[in-house]
This record gives sequence, C-alpha cells and structure tokens, in this order.
Amino acid sequence: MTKPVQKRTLITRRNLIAAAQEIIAAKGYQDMRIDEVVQKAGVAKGTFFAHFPDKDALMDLMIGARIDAELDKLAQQDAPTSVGELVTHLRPLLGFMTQERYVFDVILRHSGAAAREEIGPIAKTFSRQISVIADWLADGPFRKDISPHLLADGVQAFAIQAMGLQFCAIHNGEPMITRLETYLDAWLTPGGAAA
Amino acid sequence: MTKPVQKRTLITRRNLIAAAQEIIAAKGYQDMRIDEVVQKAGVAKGTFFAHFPDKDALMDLMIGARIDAELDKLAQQDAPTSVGELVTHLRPLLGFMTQERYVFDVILRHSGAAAREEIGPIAKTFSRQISVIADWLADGPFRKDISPHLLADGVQAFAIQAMGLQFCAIHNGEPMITRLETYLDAWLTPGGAAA
DNA sequence: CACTTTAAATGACCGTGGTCAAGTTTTTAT
DNA sequence: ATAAAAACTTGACCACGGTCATTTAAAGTG
Repeated sequence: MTKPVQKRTLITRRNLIAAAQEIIAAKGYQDMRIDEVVQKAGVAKGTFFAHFPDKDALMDLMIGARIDAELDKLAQQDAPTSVGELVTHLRPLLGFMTQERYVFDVILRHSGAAAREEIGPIAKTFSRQISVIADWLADGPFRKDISPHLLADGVQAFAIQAMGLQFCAIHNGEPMITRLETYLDAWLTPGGAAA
Repeated sequence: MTKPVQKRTLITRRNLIAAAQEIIAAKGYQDMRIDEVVQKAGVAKGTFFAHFPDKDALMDLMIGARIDAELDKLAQQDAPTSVGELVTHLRPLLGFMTQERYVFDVILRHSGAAAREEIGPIAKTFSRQISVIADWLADGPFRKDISPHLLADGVQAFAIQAMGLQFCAIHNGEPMITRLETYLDAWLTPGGAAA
C-alpha cells in the first residue's frame, strides 16, 4: 500500500483497479461488488484487502481520480468574471458529484479526510478545489474584505449545501444550479455589488 | 409504520426503541447491532424489519429525537446579539452532532431527506433549525440585504463545513467553534459591521 | 361461538464486506 | 546454490444487515 516492493504487487493492484473501472463503467458505482472485482481481476478475495483497507478506500481512489480529472478541466478555464460564470464553470464537477446518491455520500464521508491519518484522494481534491477557486476569486469582482481562501471555503460549503438539497424531496422545485447561484451571490457580492 | 392498528404492534415498537436506546446509551451509536436490539426486545429479527425499513431508519429516529431535544433548548434561548453569542448557542447541538463520526455521517445522509418520499426525523430537525435560526437573525445586528431564511441556510452550510473539518486530519489546529465563528462573521456581518 | 380474513411475528436463509491462519512466491543473506 | 526471511496470495470462514415463506395471533362476520 505505502511502498510496493514487488512487481507482482503492482500488477495485481493495477488489475484490481482496471476491473473496478470496467464494472463501474458498466453498472455504476453503487452496484460494484468486491466479489465481482476480484473475479474479474483473477485474484482471491483476500488479496483485495491486502491492497485496500476496505471497499471505501477503492471508492475513494476511483471517485477521487474522476474529480481530479474534472479539476484539471476547471483549472484550465479562465477566471470567472461573475457569479453566474463561476457557477457555470463548476457545473460539470457538481454534476459528477451528484450523478448518484451513493457517490455523493462517499464524497461527503471522505471530504474531511475521514478521521484517518493519511489524507485520501477525495480529501486531496477538496484542498485542490479550494486552491483553484481561491485563485479565481482573488482577481474577480468579488468582495475583498476577507481572504480568497476563506471565500473559497464558503463556495465549497454552499456547493455542498446545494448538492445535498438536490436529493431532497421538498426542495426540488428549484434546480441545484439556481440555488447555488443565489447562495453565491449573497456570499461573494454582499450588498448586491462587488465591494 | 403509518397507522398501527393493534396494541401489540405499538408495544413491540416501543420495546424495540427502548432496547435500542439502552444499547446506544451503553455502547454508542456506532456499535448498535440489530441482533442485540431484537434480542433485548425479545422479538425475532424479522420483526424489526416489519417495523423499520432498515437500520438507518431507526438511527434516523433516535438521532432525530436527540437533535429535536437540543432544538427545544435552543428555541428557549434569547436571540443572540452577536456572532459569538450565536455560535455559543449552537455549541451543544454541534457537540452532539460531532460526538461520533458515525453519527455525523448518518446526519449528513439524512439531512436532505435522503431522496425518499417521506421526510425523515433528521430532515425535519434541519427544517426546524432553519426556522429557529432565521427567527433569531431577523432581529439581530446582522446583514439585512438578504432574507433571514437565506441567512439561516448559510449558517447551516457553514456549520456543516466546520463540523466536517473537525474530523479532518489537517485542519485540527483550529477548533471547530473558532472556525465557525470566522465563517459566520464573514457571512452575517460582511464588511466587518452590521449592514 | 365457529369461521374467515387480515395483521403481525418468526427464524432459517441469503448477500456482501471483511478476517486470518496457512500456503506460495520473491528477495536477501551466507 | 541453499537456507532463512520477508512479501504476497489464498479461500474457508465470520459478522451483520436484510428477505420471505410460513406460522401464529387478532379482528371482523354470520
């Protein structure tokens, strides 16, 4: 896990991940089964747990990788010049995160490093997300009385709030994106205009 | 579940809940087992699932009840006249929510009504929380350019963010309460003073 | 009261995540 | 080359949430 010494180990690990990817592509995250992964990878069940502490750790890896890919795209965009543009930029990322209730739950569970020592893949993407957004906000027409980092923290908090309500039975009149825009208007440009 | 007709049903249900409460009091939420609950309640396992759709539903009930009790206390407090006071008022509630990682996860999973038709106990407390906080904020020295309801939504979002980071390995230098105060200062009194 | 219908309880059974003592392969030491 | 040590793999096994055909008890009916 930390420092594989044998070539064999790397191959096994790669096979496990490849098998998981195929299964997820075919049936979604929710329906991935460890039994199916090990069967497809051609190893015994115990081997899986020699490579990953638990199922969640693999999910962390898989979902983290996809979020990272979204962040790659995000980071290449120009800094948004309005809240509307910011929300538009975030849309694909939030779309991925809310594609399955299960995925959103995994993300929530791992976003805060999950009380573990080592910071997992998803938690890393959350830090990165803060960096990307903070960079954007630093130069845009947004409030300047607090640090870009704090601003970005808030964007993340509101994004999670908006995504969470997405799955809620009551609040589904308003689409997630619209709700997020309302939040971010109030957060990033209090008083109605850039301060 | 919706309309129990027999006395027997009510008794069984009460026994199940009482058993669960005892076990939770003794070992915490995380370590509650259905097998132990039904054994203590003196019924078969299948009976449990005739009363609750799944384990999570019972957890929803138990945790929701405790949150509701906290909200009862909250609602009796005077409206806070500063962000610091607001945070102090919220402290016991947030303390309960973060007492166990497992509890926090259950709460997150159910806060948005969990994509079910009926709104569960925890989701109800979240609505109530918004009401209580909105009432407080309406009259206090906080920004007035957006509705108290929207303000309260934000308080909730930041509270969740602060609690989530509580469990994070990196961010544990700053205590949850301090972090929340920083967030809420920026959210409720942008520009440094009440607008 | 006897009979039927409906509601509730039962427990053997299953699916799936996770464990671990024993076996196999690879590396290191002599 | 050979033995000892370390790394890796194995699969039977366990824990625990959840299911369902069957049995038992309660409520309705004449």
